[in-house]
Amino acid sequence: MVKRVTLDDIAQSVGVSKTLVSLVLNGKGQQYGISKQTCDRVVAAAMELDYRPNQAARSLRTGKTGTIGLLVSDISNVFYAQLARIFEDLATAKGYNVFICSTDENVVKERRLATMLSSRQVDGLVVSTSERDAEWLMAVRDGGTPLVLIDRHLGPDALDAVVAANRGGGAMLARHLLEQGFTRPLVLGLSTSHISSVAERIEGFVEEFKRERIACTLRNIGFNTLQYDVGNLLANLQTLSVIPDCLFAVNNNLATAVLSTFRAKGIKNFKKMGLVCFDDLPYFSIIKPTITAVEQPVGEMCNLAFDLLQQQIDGSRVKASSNIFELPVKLNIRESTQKKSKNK
Amino acid sequence: MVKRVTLDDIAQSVGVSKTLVSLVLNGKGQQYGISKQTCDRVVAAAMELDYRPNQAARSLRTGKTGTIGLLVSDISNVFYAQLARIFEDLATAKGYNVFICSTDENVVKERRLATMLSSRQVDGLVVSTSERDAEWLMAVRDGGTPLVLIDRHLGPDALDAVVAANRGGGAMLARHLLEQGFTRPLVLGLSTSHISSVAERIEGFVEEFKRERIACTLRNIGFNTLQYDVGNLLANLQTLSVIPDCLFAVNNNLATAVLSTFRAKGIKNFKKMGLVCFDDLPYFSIIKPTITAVEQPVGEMCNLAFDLLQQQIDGSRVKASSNIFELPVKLNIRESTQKKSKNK
DNA sequence: CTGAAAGCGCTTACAG
DNA sequence: CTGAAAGCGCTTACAG
Repeated sequence: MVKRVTLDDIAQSVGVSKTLVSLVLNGKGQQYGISKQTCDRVVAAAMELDYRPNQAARSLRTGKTGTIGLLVSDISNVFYAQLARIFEDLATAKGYNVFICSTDENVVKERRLATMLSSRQVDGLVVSTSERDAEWLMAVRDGGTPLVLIDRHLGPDALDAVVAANRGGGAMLARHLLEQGFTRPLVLGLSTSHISSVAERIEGFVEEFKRERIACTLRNIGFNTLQYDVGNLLANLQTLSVIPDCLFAVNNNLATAVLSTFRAKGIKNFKKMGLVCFDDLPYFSIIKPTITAVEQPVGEMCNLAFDLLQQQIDGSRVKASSNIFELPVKLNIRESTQKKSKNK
Repeated sequence: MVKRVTLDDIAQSVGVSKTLVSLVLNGKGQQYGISKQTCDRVVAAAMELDYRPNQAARSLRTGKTGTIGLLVSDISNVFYAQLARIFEDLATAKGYNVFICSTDENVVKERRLATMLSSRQVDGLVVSTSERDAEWLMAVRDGGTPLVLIDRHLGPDALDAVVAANRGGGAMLARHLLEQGFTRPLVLGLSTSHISSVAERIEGFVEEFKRERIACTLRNIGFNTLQYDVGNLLANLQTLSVIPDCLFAVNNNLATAVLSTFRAKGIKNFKKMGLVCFDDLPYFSIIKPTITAVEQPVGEMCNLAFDLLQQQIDGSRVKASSNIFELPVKLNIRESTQKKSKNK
């Protein structure tokens, strides 16, 4: 193992104290009135020796690590991969590096990861939580780790949270289906139904149909048996008391499971079935028919979440009346909701 | 800001030295013959006070941080998102947390990120590099940061590298196209043509056609203007000296750009065009026609890369004759390569 | 303008 | 069985 270059090495090579070197390298040369010449020699030596400060030492001293933890349910899910990328760019631009962790919607995993990261002294945590209430995470925050929720909230008086207009988006999809003449919706929800985003998407959707005195059929799909459950459900539609004429997939994975089931069973039987999805994917505008979907404002969500975190970190965050920030979504109307025939 | 619990706090609360507390908490109680009773009291106090060791301090002392850096070109690219997820699971299981960073195939960014991470004293680096040669990265490794390449190598005598059988996969696709009667291939490559994976996929493909005395047309697509370039190219196929009857997309983004161009221009004109892709995506088996693709052994690649890194970390890595490890790929034959009609 | 010294919270010989 | 002490590499009052 090679010995790394330290402040002392530079100090010796230049013939000054390491105090001076530290000051200069941290850009405080001016402020402390260190002569331009000395500064230059120090900087030159640092370059020469390829000095890179030991972050662990610096962190120990300053209490800051320049790291952020991002907890999502699954980094390989397209939505979170996109979110992670945007967040990474924001963070890197400010000199942070980010730990990205997947929780699989599992509170135990989530807590273990949060604990690990807070033990690593991350300067902040952004989490798409699977918790049912805010208690545990509030303790983390109150223990000194700035924390903001993303994509899901835990109530208006708890933690700062940045979410999409889930209820509104659900309603948009419902209204659009109604306008197209669909009257027998089947909602594909998730077994993790306590998660605010999932719950609100469904509520918004169901309420809108209710106004027209139409009741939605709801089926919750297992998070880990998604493809299997969806396949089963779609194969047995005739057993439902109301045979649906359209489907609402509550997230992108569900829509993909639906489409791949359609594919496997021969798409013809489903020609007339409307389909909408909460989450937009690149391939939704490639496939035939193209899929009507709600697009989330991922960029804006990341921006705001990062802002809030920054504010918590530097202590400038002022309490607002509500700390849930809801950002508008966009409805992308495509072919999957064009009614082919007026079937009673 | 809340004061965090330290070893000293525990020591005082139990009435022993912090040496003892440290020993016990690190599971060396037995080894140092500390009485069971004392151990229990220490552990109880640690629980009670919710003690979490300050990693920065520990790292400073031990030189280990328990962190790994993963550099890929873009975490929002499905292939890397998947790779990152698998790698994360392996790392987390061993108590590591991983920094995931995107380089955008940009060497400058890549070097900046690698420098940041090595300054954070990561225990190791796994990188899907955009470098043209191994020099710079070898310096990093020789500077004390264990490092293994993934997905791309930099020559057989340089750095440990785990890659897919890119040349072999390219050849498989070519052979399959030939068997299906395609004779005028257009290869969609990338402007980053120095990258080993891209180069080898194309070489393997081209060589196979060459055996049949067929020359491939090759066009390199800009990494940042992908959709635009592909659109342009496909709109002007008639200007090529040989009008192609099949396309080879060298990675998944290219294939998606092709499909979305087909879609935009009305897929009918392209009905007879064969299409193959290096990289498989979930939607390839949903879309119509389904897409023939080569599937990479992501799981195995991650496993091996992690293993090699671990070996470098604990110093047990022995030099092999070559340090490029090539893992077999799988050809998934689907509808996009079924010739509809024998056109001359 | 510059340096000696303390201290961040750990781990680990060393001494008893 | 247990504790005092050194030291990892920084930053930052403090003193001159």
